[in-house]
Amino acid sequence: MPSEIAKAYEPQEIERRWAQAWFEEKLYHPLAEAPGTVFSIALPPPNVTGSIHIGHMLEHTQIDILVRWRRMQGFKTLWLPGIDHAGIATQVVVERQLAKEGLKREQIGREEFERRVWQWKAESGDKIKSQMIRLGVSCDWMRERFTLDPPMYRAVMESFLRLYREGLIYRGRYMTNWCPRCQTALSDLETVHEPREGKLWFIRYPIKDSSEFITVATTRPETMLGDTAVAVHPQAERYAKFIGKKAILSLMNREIPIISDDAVDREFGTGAVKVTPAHDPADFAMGQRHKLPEIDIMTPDARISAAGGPYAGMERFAAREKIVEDLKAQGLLEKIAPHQMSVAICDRCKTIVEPRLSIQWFCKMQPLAKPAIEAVESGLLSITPENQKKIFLDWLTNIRDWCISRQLWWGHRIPIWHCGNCGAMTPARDSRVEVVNGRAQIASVPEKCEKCGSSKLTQDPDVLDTWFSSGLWPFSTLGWPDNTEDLRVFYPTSLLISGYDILFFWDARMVMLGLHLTRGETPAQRIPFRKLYLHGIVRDPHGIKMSKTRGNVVDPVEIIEKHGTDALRFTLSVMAAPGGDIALSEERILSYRAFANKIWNAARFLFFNFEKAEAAGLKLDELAAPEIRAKAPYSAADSLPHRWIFSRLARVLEQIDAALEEFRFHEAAHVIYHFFWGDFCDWYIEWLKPQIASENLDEARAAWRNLFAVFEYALRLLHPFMPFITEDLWHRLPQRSGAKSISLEAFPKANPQWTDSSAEQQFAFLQEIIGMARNIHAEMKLDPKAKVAADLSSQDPPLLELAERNREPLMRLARLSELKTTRETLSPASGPAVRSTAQFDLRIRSSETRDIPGEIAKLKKEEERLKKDIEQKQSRLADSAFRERAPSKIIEGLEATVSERQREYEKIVSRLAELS
RNA sequence: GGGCGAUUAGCUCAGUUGGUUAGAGCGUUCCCCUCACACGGGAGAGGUCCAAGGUUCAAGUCCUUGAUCGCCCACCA
Repeated sequence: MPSEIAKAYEPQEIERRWAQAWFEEKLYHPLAEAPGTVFSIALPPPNVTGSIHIGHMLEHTQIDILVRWRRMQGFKTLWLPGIDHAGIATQVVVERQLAKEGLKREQIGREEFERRVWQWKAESGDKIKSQMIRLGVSCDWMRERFTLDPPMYRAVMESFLRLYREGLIYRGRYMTNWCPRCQTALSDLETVHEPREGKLWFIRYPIKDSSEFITVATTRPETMLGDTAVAVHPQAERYAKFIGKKAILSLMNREIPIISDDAVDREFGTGAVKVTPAHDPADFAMGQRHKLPEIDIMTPDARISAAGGPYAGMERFAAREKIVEDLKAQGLLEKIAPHQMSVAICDRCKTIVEPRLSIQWFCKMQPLAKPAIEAVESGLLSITPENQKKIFLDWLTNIRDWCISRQLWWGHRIPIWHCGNCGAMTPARDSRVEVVNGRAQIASVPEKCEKCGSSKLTQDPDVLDTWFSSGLWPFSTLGWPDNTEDLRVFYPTSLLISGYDILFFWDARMVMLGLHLTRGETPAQRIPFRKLYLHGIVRDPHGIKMSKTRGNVVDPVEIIEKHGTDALRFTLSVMAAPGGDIALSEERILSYRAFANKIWNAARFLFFNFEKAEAAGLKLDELAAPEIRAKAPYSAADSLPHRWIFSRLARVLEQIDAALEEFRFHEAAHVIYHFFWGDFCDWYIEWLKPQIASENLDEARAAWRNLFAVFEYALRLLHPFMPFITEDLWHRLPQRSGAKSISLEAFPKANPQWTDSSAEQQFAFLQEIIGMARNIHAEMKLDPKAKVAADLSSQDPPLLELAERNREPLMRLARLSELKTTRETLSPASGPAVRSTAQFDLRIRSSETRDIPGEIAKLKKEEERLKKDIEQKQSRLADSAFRERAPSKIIEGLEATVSERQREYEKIVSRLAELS
């Protein structure tokens, strides 16, 4: 028993030690063949880019709470961790490093580049892992995965090949978002729109063989170089005469047709539009309809290509300026208007994205989305918060094909070979993967072209979108496509917790791919997770989004070093209301650090005094025995406080289970906080102080047994939220000796017999008396050290008896030197030293001088309030409609309240009369 | 252009299915270094629940409209 326990809780050393121990002891490695109901969850793999941030901390905390809770409840619990290779994000990071050396990836070649990324991955991955360990996450490190590891690589190959064979993956020349800096195609999701102050240039296109011209408006004049038509609306009268004629693209000395198309908006700009099929999605579609040529005037790095004639080689925005200048010189620039527009930028590097025509790989989404929609609509997959369900369904309903190819070097390479002879495509024979130089690659390389038999085959250079492999995560991590035992046991996973910001990127794709690819017979067996909980975002103290540019980012590791993981975890939990973001402030963290300290000191108090009690001859060896534990609460001479605390505990347990069941972390955390601090520390311990030191060993034993029992229950309750401090203290308990971890103990379950509403009522009454006495003390500014005599009067004999039975704690906690209980009305019934409820009056006998006007003012205010309240309620009760329609329970309750209020009111009136 | 959410104490936020005196943390006021804890104890103050209508016996909670703020989606050049 450690009496040398520190006065203040210092989390750093303790947390570090336990984090390491949990990791090394491999405590959280469930065996597939073990008995028990499964609770499994896949960690949203952090990107190998960078380090753990506060958002991860929130996510990991919430997952860990549920995982520890379920594990303690007896579930066979798996939390599978891992890291994502984060294709484009990681490549950007390594390219930046290269840039510092003055190098470009093309200069060092694909192989060397990949080597560098792997090197970087090793360092960064280790850092992330060690940070996660420090957070105390109870995941199964023995099952850790990385998306580029051989089994994962194989799963990706298998998925691709299957979807390809099924015709769901196709290749073609389409307009896609292109990042000129990353030099790769992007999916729609990877481009974000940013409002910008732009310009609208009004440009005249002379009509051939005429002095007239047609004016179009454009936000991107440089694309003129690729114009192949001018379009007007079929019903636009003012332009009708031009349809079928030629316009002259003076910059390029080209004649282009004037066409009509429904897609033209008559209201916008001039009602006429230039058509650039190679550089605008809408124009591309129009070009297809009218069989217009597609002139690509831009290079992959967004310079004007040879097709741009005199402007070739110029950077896109420089070309824009030059073109505007030239048009102006030619008198073709009609005007420039300011224009609010939204610019598409690359999510990763913030470069302005160009719509670009290129050959890419796509995945057909509608056939995959349909089962996903059904799963959500049928409730097979539940989504919390509820309102995200509609967003999810809307997106799936309007889904478009997904561009899955990336012109990157970091990722899963597309297992397709192109024939140098006939151009046909040949897929890998199967998904087998081999390891070369420590890196996975496809093993079954085709030897000859499927179509012409030529052996001049080259592998497609593209890699897959990162999210393609992430989309397989819940099953690829469990060994899919093999029918492994892990897969059979732990799939489908029970739950996914992710941020709503990746709902489409990731969550939706897992649902679609899981339903389509895994082998279960029913959707219920194929769905990758049965529940989806979307957490909020951690913001700064004023609710503003954290960002590096604003400089309001907080580093969880720093906070942890300063205040402890438990404090931060608890803060994040207690603030995490479903659907809401979190405004995180240091003050708030401090208050829960104080909570940790409170727990620590409660333990300190117990340990210290227990040592003393033992010295006085108390023996409590039997505390460790489970059958003793099951008997709590242990009776004593007057068992009211014990009955009360166990009744409270039962209620709290019920509330916590209900709250966690529905992801109401804040509610669960609140309940625990107030139980521990309010009920346990402020009342229960205080109440029992004399008994634990009692010379009557029977009395002391009962007190100690209950005290330790409740404390141990509290630690187990708290453990999912504050794993470190609870683990540490638990090992110091006299009940425990050799057990490995509190996290492997059972989560407390309420015994139905604990619920005792009469104990709760009685205790509440005593608390009320004590509160009143303290109030009088404070109001009258009595010497805090002085005890005073008091009278308690009531017409209710059981109340007086209750007070008599609890005379000792009542007097001690209310700081009374004497307590007289009486059925007689107190006289005088007024004065600052009297407080009343409908049931009783409490008077402190004091010789202090009285502030009569002050008292009157206070009483008047109270009188006013009660009067208004009573009137309001009476008129309610007088309303026949109310009496007819309201449930009788409400009416009776209201009547009881009114009569109670009236009694209080009468007392106040008579006291006022007495005073004046 | 669609859609979603928010507006409750000085600040940041809770408030389950409408029901009797609307809560928390921090901050704030007063008293106390009482032998677990000043990261503490005790006692207070502080709110016409954004506005206007409506439904209901009953509205912070449901409906409508408006205001302000925020977010997501969308190929109006």
